Amino acid sequence: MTTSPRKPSESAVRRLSLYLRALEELQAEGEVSAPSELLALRAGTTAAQVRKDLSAFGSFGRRGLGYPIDSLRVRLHEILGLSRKWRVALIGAGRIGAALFEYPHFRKRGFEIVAIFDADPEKTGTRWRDITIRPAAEMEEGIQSEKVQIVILAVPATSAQTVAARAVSAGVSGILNFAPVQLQLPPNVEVNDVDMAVELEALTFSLHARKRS
Amino acid sequence: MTTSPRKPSESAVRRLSLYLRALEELQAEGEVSAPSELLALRAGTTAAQVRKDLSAFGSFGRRGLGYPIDSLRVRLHEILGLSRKWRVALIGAGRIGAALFEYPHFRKRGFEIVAIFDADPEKTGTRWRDITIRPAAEMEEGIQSEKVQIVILAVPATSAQTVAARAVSAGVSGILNFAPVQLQLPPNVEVNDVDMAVELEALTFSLHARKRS
DNA sequence: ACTTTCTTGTGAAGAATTTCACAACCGAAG
DNA sequence: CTTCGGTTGTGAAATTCTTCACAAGAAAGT
Repeated sequence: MTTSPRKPSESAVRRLSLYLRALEELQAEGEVSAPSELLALRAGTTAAQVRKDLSAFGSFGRRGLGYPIDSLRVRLHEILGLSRKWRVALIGAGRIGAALFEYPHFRKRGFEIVAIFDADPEKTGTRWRDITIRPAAEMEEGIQSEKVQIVILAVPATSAQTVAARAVSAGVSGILNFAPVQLQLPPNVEVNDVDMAVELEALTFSLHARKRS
Repeated sequence: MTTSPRKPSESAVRRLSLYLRALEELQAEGEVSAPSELLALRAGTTAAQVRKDLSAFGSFGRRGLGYPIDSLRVRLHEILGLSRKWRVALIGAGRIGAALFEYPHFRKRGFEIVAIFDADPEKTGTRWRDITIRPAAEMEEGIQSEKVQIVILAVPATSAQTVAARAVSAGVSGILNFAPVQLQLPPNVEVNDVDMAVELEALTFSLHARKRS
């Protein structure tokens, strides 16, 4: 009721995530409240932007004092959908998969990896922590029985489209895609692409362009 | 001379990278030319956007025919700064570092990892392919002697700022940062952040928000 | 109570980006 | 040599995003 109905932009949402991280840091440092300027510094943006972003969800700050860290943290947690548990499956137990499986921030945020699948028979049957890697053929069944909502797709580009479509048909509604392909999926599936080649090339573009100016 | 001087936006550059990938795919499939609509499909954007993006760098397409794949591919390669070799150092030989070291797309694009550093004495001295992992203390010296231009930063969040500052002082001009911290560095250093937590949270935000609409 | 200092929330201005829409152009076919 | 289906390049319009700037609120000191 107090929450405004306007849908924030993709980039605004990413900034919210950065604010949340900044608040966690500040809280760990013993701070109790923080002005927009400090949040901006920690999140790599401007104070005005912070205020605009946050005001889209309500009035959290107190004039003269800044934002109360703990309650804003809780609120952002809620807004980002982190107050519920998410059941995640990892598809692809290669190096990227391994790195993501161990990534400490995922666990900290309540993402629970409940299943791992891989097409390689050499890998299936082995265990990572307490999860056994299952063959790709069991994917649909596993996704359903484990009630998986989100899939981390860390398979080669060549199989990504097929595997993603299968995961969706099994009921997955969100995909974090590390394969360098544009997935063609029904619009009711949320896909977020992470493409390291693109990131590196954005860097080389800037470095390369410098010489001309 | 024919190239326009207007600096494209960050997101436009990322799209260029996606177009390049699409062109490589299409060429591998035996295509010779492609209309903007097809590139749009493969890059996850719209035809008008493709044309606007490309026209910012010159007139590559031919009306009625589409874009000639090979020559546009070469041109984008050049524009993105990929026609020269980049000397890259990997800092942090953990799981993320290992995944990135093996990431096939980096090699394919001419990124040469010429040095690896890690603070853990257990790891230093071991070899990945033909590169010996060197101790963090040798970082400055190694960056200079190997003429490293770009650093892939895959260290824990707690040490990222210090390590990044040291790399910069040794002469690095671009950083691909995987640590979940906002690096505070001089503005002449290009930094590109890759934050998997942010990506996942952007996903949960969307999934969570659905129920309300 | 009053003044000072600090900082939010926000309308309005400004900037940037995306979409629209269509003239100009291309090759082919008749 | 004219017409036709297809497609680019691009101003202009529309939309979205960011920055500005300032009234309003909050505490603390006098």
